[in-house]
Amino acid sequence: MPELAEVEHGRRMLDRLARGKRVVDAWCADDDIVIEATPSEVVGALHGATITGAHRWGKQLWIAFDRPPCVCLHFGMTGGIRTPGDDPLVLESSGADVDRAWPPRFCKLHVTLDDGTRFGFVNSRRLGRVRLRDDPRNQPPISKLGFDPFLAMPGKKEFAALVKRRKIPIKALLLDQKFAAGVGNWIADEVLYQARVRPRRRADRLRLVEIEALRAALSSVVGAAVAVDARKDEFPAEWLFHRRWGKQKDATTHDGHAIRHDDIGGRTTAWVPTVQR
DNA sequence: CTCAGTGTTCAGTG
DNA sequence: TCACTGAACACTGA
Repeated sequence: MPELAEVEHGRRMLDRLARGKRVVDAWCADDDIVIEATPSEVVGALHGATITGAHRWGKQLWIAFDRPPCVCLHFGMTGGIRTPGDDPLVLESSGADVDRAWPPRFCKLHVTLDDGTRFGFVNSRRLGRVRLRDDPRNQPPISKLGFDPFLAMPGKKEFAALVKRRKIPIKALLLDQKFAAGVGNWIADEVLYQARVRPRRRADRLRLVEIEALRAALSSVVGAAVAVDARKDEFPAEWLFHRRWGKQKDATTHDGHAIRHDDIGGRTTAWVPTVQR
């Protein structure tokens, strides 16, 4: 469930449990989810290194040590950081039984720290990635990303300029990681709904008030989701988020407006024609 | 059995 | 360069 807020939650967990500690044991799956490096190189980067912090830009998360390289993680469509006995928030299993086995299913990376703390990176559908980078911020893929709406929201003028120069549907622009890093399908739909903007509107044809509404909604949606550590049941009850799934014919918003599902920019878009103009 | 999916990337077309 | 499409990746849950 990895969009910006879920990845930020993973970052905070990692930073809290690992900063200042030394890696005494590391294991990496022999799996091509690890690209541009071998599992033994990943283990080598981890073993014996002291973690100085966990960082994030968009959906990219990386662990920095007292020596290079950093271990960079991307969750793909599924996955996240797990600890033994945790409540798997950022997790694939949605069955009745919470899976507390350790190491967890689909564990791709497992680390033990010098105080006995353990954590794992899980990724069931294997669309995630593990990479090694000496300077993650200034190397691809992170260097190619746009602004992070939680860490570095542009000012009104700059935001408007970024929107005005693109001719694609605003929904597609919100999903473009070179525009706003960390926005995924549900954040994009929620922002458009709250800003009352129709998802197919061309970015360059939006009025200034609409662009400013989008900027405000992007900021507040991301901020609110991060503030509750991406726990969906704590998102405000009036959010479209709670009602967008399943493509139920006759699905409605909290106040009774019909929700429609269209394919825009190759992704399913949930939107509300009577609200979004 | 089929298919959509909270993501990314690349090839190909215009 | 830009815009857009489709495919590929891999696997779960509905």
